[in-house]
Amino acid sequence: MQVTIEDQSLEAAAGEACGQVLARAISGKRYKNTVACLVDGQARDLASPLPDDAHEITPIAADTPQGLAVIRHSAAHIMAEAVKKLFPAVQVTIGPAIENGFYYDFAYERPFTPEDLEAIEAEMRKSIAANTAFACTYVPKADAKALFASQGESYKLEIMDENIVGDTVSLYRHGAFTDLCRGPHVPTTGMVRAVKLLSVAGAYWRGDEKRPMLQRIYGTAFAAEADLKTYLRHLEEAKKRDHRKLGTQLDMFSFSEEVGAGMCIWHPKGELVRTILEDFERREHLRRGYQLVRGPLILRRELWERSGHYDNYRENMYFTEIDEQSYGIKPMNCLAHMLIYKSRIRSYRDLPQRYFELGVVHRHEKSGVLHGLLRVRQFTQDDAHILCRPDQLQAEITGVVRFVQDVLGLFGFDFEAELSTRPEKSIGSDEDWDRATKALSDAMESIGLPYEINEGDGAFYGPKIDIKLKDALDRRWQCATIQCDFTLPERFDLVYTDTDGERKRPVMLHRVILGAVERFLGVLIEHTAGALPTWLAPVQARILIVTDAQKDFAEQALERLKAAGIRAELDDRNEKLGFKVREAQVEKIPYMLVAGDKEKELGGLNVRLRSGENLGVKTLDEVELLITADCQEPFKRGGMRYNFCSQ
RNA sequence: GCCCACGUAGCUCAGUCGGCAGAGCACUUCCUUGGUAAGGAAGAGGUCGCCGGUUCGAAUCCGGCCGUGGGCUCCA
Repeated sequence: MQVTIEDQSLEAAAGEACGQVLARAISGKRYKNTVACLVDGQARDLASPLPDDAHEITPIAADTPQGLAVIRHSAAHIMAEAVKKLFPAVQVTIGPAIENGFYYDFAYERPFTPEDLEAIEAEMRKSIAANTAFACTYVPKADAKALFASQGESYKLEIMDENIVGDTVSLYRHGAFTDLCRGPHVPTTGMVRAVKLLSVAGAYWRGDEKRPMLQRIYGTAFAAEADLKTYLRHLEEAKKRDHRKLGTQLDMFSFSEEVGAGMCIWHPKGELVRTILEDFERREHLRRGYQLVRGPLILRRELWERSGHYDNYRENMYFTEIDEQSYGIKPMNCLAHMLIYKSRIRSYRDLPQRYFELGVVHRHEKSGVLHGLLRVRQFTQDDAHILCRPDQLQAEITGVVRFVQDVLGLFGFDFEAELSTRPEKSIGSDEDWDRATKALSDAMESIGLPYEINEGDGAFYGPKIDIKLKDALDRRWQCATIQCDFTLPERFDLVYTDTDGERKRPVMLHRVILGAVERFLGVLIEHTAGALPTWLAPVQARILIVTDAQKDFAEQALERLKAAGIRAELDDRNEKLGFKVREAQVEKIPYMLVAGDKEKELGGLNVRLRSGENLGVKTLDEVELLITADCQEPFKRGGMRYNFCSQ
């Protein structure tokens, strides 16, 4: 038979090992770096027999994402082997490759300690040094069950009963360890050239908190030791960018046990940054045809019952009582906005109504999920509710998507967009869902925004688009979201009078752009490593005098910059210039303006950027122009503008 | 909420076997007026997260609580 390997056609026999065939087509060097292969798109072991209907074989190299996944999955098996050897009483469960490594979940009578991890890692190295082969066998499911039953591996039995259809299963054995596994694996354990165990954590069996808690060991593996080193260094770098560390260092915010978990205290610098950002948002929303509104922090319980929040979201809400009336602290801003709409009769001519509120909400998040600014219990949403006619929906969504793209572009963020479609349990007609879902996808396509589809992951009340930003450790955090809602207009009986005099139901969108101001700033701090863009920097410029002799001159220069709306300071302390530069640098101040005798004589300032670059002496006019232009520079898209004034 | 680890000066962190609470930075004062990432000296600063227990004696051992961190289906 003939098979194709990277555009060359060659003779091969059915049943021959795939690897053997591959080895004839590619160089020995490349073959040594091959961990598995694709046969007509299906991943297989190099040792697997070539099927008689095969057409094409593609090698999977160790240093490709697919190859790394194979290496890591194999590393998980090697780890399980080591754990079983050291702790024979453990039961193995599942152990997949994940984005940056792998894990394996074990059921054991006690948690593993850091010392255990060292011992396990040492055992793994022995297994890797032994370079034993991974052997795959297909056996009847009944035989496999008998095997795992004899080993007391009840979780494996459960997997076979509940997850595997078909009568044959594949087993992978290396050394003394056999695991139920789909494969593929590297040919021999020695192919896992760099491995490191990272942490141990509890994890529920199948992620279900009602099921037993297992011990999960996380690790990572690479095709080469150098790649592992690079990755570990990257983790260290990311830790330095952690917004919790930088928030303290830059004196922006803090958390206090006395205040309570998940509630942030904003210090002057951080609050100034928030204010600038929020000021930008208000102006930008007004410019885009939104109206600013505001609702109370607590609203009567009956209203939450009517909206459905009391039934669906009560667990996450706080309640209080006033004059024997029960009140709920708002976890969302929509209710007051509904009432604003209802406060008068609306005509088709009034639509769309776009209500914007920087709304403070409280949500009772589980204590274990709180995480710096990225997950808190009190936060401010840049929230808006749009009520429009069905024929306006498409244009409204497009406007929001463009808004999101403009604002995220302003910060240069990497993000992922996901479209979530109708779940099984949902309300609304098929027609509503189809129209809204299409409006969402059309909007993204018309703007050229790539997105993934999460089938059936929408809210029960409508489809949605979620935008996720990445933090320093490559974790994703939801920021912007656009959600269609078929329930609230219904529950609050919102109507408008159409051209024909009939009362009709408006369509509703919930949407946020930044999401939560707190979370957004957390991600932004990590994204910029604390060096906020000049327009957001709490202190934009600091004048540093060399000696007291320039003090008067520097004070005049400071007044001049402040009058131009620049947030400037003067460092006239009795310290050496190097010391002042270092402090300004640590505080990530964009412009360090040095005033010495030379500058005083010329009537200018020596400009040093936080990048370390020195622009030389500039006149005060030039300095002012430089900084104001720098503030404006990112605002290119969509006619946006920076015009915060601190004077 | 659950599993594990952690909580010592404003910050970063030492503190051995249960025996008087430590360092660097920051802060205050003094000296120093120095040209692009830390000049020198002295001083002040503590309910060792909170509550209880064991002990002659607890930062240290035990229990509870509070808080912080990592994690809790990326499915053989």
